[in-house]
Amino acid sequence: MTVRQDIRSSGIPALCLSCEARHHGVCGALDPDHLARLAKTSSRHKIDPGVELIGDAETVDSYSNLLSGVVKLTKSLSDGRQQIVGLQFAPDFLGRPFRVKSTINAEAATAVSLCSFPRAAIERTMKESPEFEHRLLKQTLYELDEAREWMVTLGRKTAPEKVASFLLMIARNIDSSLEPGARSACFELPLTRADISDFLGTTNETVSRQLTRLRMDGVIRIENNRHVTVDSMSRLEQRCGGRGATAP
Amino acid sequence: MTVRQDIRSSGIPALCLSCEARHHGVCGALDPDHLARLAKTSSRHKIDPGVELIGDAETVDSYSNLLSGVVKLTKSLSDGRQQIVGLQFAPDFLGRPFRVKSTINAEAATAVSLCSFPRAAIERTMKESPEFEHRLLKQTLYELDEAREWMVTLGRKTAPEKVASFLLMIARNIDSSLEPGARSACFELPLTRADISDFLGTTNETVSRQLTRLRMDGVIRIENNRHVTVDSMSRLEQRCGGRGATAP
DNA sequence: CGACGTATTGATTAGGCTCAAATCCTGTGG
DNA sequence: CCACAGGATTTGAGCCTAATCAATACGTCG
Repeated sequence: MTVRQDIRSSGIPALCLSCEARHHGVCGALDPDHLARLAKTSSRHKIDPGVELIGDAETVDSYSNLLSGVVKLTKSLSDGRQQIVGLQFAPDFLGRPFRVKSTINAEAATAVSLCSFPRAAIERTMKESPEFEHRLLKQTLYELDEAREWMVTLGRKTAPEKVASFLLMIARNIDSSLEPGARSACFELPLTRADISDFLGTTNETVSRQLTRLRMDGVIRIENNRHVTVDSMSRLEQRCGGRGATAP
Repeated sequence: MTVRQDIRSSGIPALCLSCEARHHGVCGALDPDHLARLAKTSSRHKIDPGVELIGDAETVDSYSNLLSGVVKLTKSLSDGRQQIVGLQFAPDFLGRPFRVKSTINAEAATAVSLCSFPRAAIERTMKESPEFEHRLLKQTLYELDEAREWMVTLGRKTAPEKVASFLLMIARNIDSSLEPGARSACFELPLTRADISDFLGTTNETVSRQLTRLRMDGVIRIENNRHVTVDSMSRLEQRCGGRGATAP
């Protein structure tokens, strides 16, 4: 004799059972029926670093859940200047609803795995499940908060502050064992120095110089170019140019 | 004997009948019932330039439709450095759903009129009307696009390009008679030079210098500090550091 | 008319960019 | 296992843009 709980979970597609997107991503909004129908249309992919996922001005015909890895969203000017306008981590939802053509580039920054759906399937799910759209709204609002936070960094912070802010942001997103009050962190940088400079609106040379400065000052350690250890998070935070309320 | 159309429109609150928010704003998503209930809780306000609407870290207890004027959204660092992270024009919806405390300041840049609702009324409407939430999602996605566009300006454009981009953005938002292909435009700047510099991540001196440069070069005319005429939109666009797809 | 806030213009300085060279990692093939 | 090639990173030197500091002009409002 089956308990109700068993009936429910037995309706969940096998692929989705252990998928993080079902717990913290948009799929968590779906009931077993919708989930099953969506899962039928899904396909999983592994993507190498540097591969372009969506090109600027290309038509968007699929959406994806990011299951692992880091995706960078970029915009560029006609003379080649480039700006990273967002980073996405698992289990973010990738793709811009309600727009036929993309206005940004999406590229795998690290090795990436995706769970992709055809455009039509996602649009149908959005229509039928208000809860799904609700989750999308939440993620979008969160991305807007992040973008605005980053505008402060781009517009008003100095080079040392920019690099410190970047490290802090990465630490909080990558080092999953990191609790709010953690005193130290340790992670692999998902971006090259050049990428970081495109994120911060500077040059790779400046990024490099600021990293060595942080190293010399004993705030961080770096091994093999990519592996970063932050011994004292609070000292790193001090170098971010403190967020503050209005005039004290 | 009344036609169905009459019944429907007679159900629309008098205040809302001529309100632009009902046509292009979020209220357009509501049926007469919801609109009527929401309208009962609404109140209209006139706000003077410079008045703070929402303070950073204050609790949010109301949402509003912006009926006229311009609102600037700002973030600041503890030492006073400030960045404008967004501008809102009528008929935008003001307020950050799903978050008790605001993370930004909202301030009237010009004289502003609002139609405000208590927090609870908006949240109830969101729950009951998926279409309403759908509109919010669309506005949020649009704001995210704008924020990312601006990140390119902040991170990668030169001072002359920044000022030109700003003027172009304002022209497109303020000069309502402006069609996509219009050759000239004319408008009142909603921001002071200092505000503009907070938007562009520069200084008021630099903004001033770039404006006089554009004036000298015959791209714009300025009267009384605030009134701007753009004679040739295309020449202004040329100075924005062209948006481009990926490498041609 | 006078006063205050806003804007313009000028002179100087400094932070970060550019160009250039040396060094370090990674992966490959002998 | 080691040498080598290629790219990424670090480090250095000089320059340029835009910030800073300072003074003057403009515009608005009482």
